[in-house]
Amino acid sequence: MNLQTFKYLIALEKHGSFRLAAEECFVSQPALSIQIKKVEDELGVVLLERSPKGFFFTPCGKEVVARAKKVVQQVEEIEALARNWHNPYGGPLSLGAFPTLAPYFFPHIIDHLVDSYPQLQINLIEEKTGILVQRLLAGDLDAAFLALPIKEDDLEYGEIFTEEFFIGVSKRHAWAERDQITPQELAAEKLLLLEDGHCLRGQALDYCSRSGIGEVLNFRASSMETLLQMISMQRAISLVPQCVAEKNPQLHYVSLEGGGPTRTIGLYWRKSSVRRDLMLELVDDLSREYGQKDEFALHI
Amino acid sequence: MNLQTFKYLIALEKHGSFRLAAEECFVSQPALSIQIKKVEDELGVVLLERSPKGFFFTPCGKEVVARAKKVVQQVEEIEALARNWHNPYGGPLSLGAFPTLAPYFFPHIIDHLVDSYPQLQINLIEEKTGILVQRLLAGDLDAAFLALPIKEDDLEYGEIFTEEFFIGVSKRHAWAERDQITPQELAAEKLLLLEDGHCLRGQALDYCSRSGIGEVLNFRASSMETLLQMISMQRAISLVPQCVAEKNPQLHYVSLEGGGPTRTIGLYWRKSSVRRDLMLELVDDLSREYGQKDEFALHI
DNA sequence: TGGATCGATAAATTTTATTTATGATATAAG
DNA sequence: CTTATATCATAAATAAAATTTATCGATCCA
Repeated sequence: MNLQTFKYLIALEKHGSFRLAAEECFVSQPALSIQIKKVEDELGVVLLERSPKGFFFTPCGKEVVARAKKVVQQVEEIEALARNWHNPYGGPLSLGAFPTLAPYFFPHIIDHLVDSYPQLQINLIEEKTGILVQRLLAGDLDAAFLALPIKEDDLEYGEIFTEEFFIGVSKRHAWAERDQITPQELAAEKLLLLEDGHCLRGQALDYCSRSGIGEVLNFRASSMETLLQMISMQRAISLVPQCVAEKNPQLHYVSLEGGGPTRTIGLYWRKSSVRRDLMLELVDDLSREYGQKDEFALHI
Repeated sequence: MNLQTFKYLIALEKHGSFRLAAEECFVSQPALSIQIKKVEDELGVVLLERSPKGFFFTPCGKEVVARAKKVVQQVEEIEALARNWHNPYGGPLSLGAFPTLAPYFFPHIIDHLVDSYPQLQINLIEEKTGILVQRLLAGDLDAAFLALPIKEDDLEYGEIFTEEFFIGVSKRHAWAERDQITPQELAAEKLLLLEDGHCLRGQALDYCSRSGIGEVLNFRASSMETLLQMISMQRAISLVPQCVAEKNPQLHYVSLEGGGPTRTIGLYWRKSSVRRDLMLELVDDLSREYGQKDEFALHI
């Protein structure tokens, strides 16, 4: 069974002539004759009734041609599909980001993305870092915005931006009039952190342990929103990343003298990704747009 | 594009392994690898994302496989279809007969046919001889019961039976008590014949001209039923074939001394017909059942 | 009846697919 | 840490298939 033979059969029905059909298929007449005979042998059925004066299709032949047409059409659809996908700047693109970044960063980049790559169908996925890495490695995601560092040999990444953490407090808090506090002042407080699994928690804990700051032990926020609510109600203070702070002006943010902790966001993708070139370009674009440096750092 | 490659792709998706997929397809692993790569080149699309640790399908690859499955399935349906048709004693069989035979002969043979060839889907067509020959030559009919002779080089036939014509008269007719009349007696009468296009008309005319019998000139019956009605109403007498007579006992039939005219019915088919063998068998069967001779006459 | 056209056939050729053998890389067991 | 054994990719050799060229026999039309 052979798609080319199907095309021969279809052309034969169309023209009612071996010679013309062969012409349409850009082959010699014997090539077509032989292949038709071959498919008849293979199917064990006579598709054409031949006589010295001409030929016509048997009922079985007619049915086979009708079905062959459908098959050829579907194959052509596959080819068309592939042509669409051929454009690396087209087709579906699944992008992930972790929960303390996604709602604050995605809104910025989608405008940029749809402007720059209008043929992309962008799919944004918000998951905790662990899940994102998993899905990335499984080929389920094309790329993900993750906080450095991620140790996966199969992934490579480009840095997009680095942002500072501020101390978020209620506007009625004692520090509401302050621009800056010292690490020593902060060390006297206890911070509310996110629950396990959030990468931000890890980053905050790192800073805390280095600075001797404690965590509120009997409660952990399940989301950034919860955490901000708690701060707002003066039930807590916490470390808040800059992009989150920018979106929540109802709170007051105090910076740490000598610079607070930071997080660096990178775009990660599989080294083997089909989208690799697009990703490199994307890192270039986004780091220029959102990064602090003129030069962007690739880790490939 | 190649159906075999589609099968490779499908097996690859099924097993997630080149080696196992190749095994299922009964080919070597490189054969499969190469063909997959080839189809990727051809489509201009990467279907698998390969890495040293393994591979998975790209979104495009998944879509292609899904469609390839449908295509392969449809091709398998074509193969199954052909297998069904492979049986020469199965599938649709279109049989024709002319109007002065069909209603009187078809009822007899359909029982015989469905018993002997239960897998056939029999289609009976009643048309005047000219149309039947036309449709036969066009491949639109598989075979037709026609009165000899038919002069068509592309057709061959077997004789089924020969029947006599009787003179049909009303039971109130002067001849109603007679079994036999002489041609001389008949020559004094005028016969009602069928309209042009009926082969029976030609046969009757042949006999009439040879026997000096005249035709009713101002009226011709449009069908056998009309003719029988006219006889019944004592408005006419006519030549009636035996099989018609048997079905219409309300009339009286007089035979001609020395034997009346006859018609021989043959089964005709194209020399090139796919059903040729079946037709030969059918002639054998039917001529034994309905013919007068032990030997049946083939004209092939 | 001769010339043109049609499809079938045969042999030669080209193209394509496949196998065998081998290499590079990663994983698992000792 | 090393060896053994997977994995898939690659290369060259081989086998298989489709195609072309050339030709034939038959029909058709003038």
